[in-house]
Amino acid sequence: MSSDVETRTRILEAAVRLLEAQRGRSVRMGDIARAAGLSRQAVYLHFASRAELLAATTLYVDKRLGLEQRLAPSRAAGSGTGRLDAYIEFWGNYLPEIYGVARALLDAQANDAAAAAAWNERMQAMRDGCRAAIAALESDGRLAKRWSTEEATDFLWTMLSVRNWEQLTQACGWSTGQYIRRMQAVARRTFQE
Amino acid sequence: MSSDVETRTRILEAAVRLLEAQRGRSVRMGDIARAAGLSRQAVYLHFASRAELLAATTLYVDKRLGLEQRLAPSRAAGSGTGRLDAYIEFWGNYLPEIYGVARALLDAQANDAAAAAAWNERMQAMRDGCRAAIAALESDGRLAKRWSTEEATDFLWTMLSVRNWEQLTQACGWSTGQYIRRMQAVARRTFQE
DNA sequence: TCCGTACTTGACACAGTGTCAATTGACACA
DNA sequence: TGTGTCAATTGACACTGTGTCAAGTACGGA
Repeated sequence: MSSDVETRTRILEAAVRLLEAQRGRSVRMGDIARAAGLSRQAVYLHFASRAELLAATTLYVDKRLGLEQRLAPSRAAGSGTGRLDAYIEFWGNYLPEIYGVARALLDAQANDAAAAAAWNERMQAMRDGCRAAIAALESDGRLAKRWSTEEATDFLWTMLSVRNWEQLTQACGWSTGQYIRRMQAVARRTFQE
Repeated sequence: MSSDVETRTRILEAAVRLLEAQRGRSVRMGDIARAAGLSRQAVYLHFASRAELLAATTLYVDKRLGLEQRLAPSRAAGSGTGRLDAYIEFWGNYLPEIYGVARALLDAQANDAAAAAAWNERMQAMRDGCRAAIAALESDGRLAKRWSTEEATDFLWTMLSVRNWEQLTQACGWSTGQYIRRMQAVARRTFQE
């Protein structure tokens, strides 16, 4: 019975390994099965579909990397500005570690409605983090008047999207540090007054 | 012999019509063929692959919508700030008109390397527009010192991506006018000194 | 009348996902 | 010793959509 859980974990480990190695591209169900030392059909005994496996993999990665602890500094920040900075720093450091898995789920969206739904759910959670940072700035009275909370959240959320991170770090060659510092600078200049 | 060209155009028209109607989603080669009053195989007589058809469709749309004329105001702007504003205004008004086609090419990227290449080419052209606006700002001596031309181009280009436009207008509900005004405001505040 | 061109029809290969049925091997319980 | 159950295996198959191939048709021009 616990072998049930162990096998599931084995599949998730294999999925993470392959997805990170291939940056999320062209990893098939059969590849993951083979890497986990199972038949392809056995994977379907644990996950109903590729979308479900990918979604479970993102959750597994979040747990393994300690998402909650990593969010602590941002949540604990004393000021709105500090919270915004800490959130961007967290995000800029976190993204490279989940990129392969995120990329796979992102690619699956085009064909697979379930994958799109799973991705949206994750991004809504990330949006909540953005909103919290903006709300902290506002309660300090430092959110620039031109922005409402929702609109500022919209913009910050969009600016911090995985696609944008990908474009800046992969296509434009920004380092993690450059990404973080520049995003922090733009966010401060954009939202803060 | 000119029927050759006419048929090609007929296919492109059908592709545009379907892609705009369905916002780029689930439009197959057979659908386009049927809409053009042809067999699926006839389409392959004019376009070697789906990626090639989609790429040709984007060029066709650019021509039909008068891309060059639309870019004129930005190119003619007297100041760097004016050029930046005009470019963002052009882009914000242009995107809704090409969204369906762009979306299809975007989705095709996941599976199709040729589609990815075609998309990248289009985006590099758009990047040149961003660079020109930044360069104009710089030659006015008004590009904020923290930014180099390339890095400012990177960021403006990313900020104006189709995905970002999609997220802000579709997911967040921003109107075209809101998109343009806010992007202009952020761009000015971010790059200008 | 013959030729070339544009197009049609229908069949097929190929990937990858997801489904189904029959079977095996291990372990537990009685 | 037999029975039930559970995880997993093997192999076959349906489905979708792209792209290929071959044979045939319809039409217009020299």
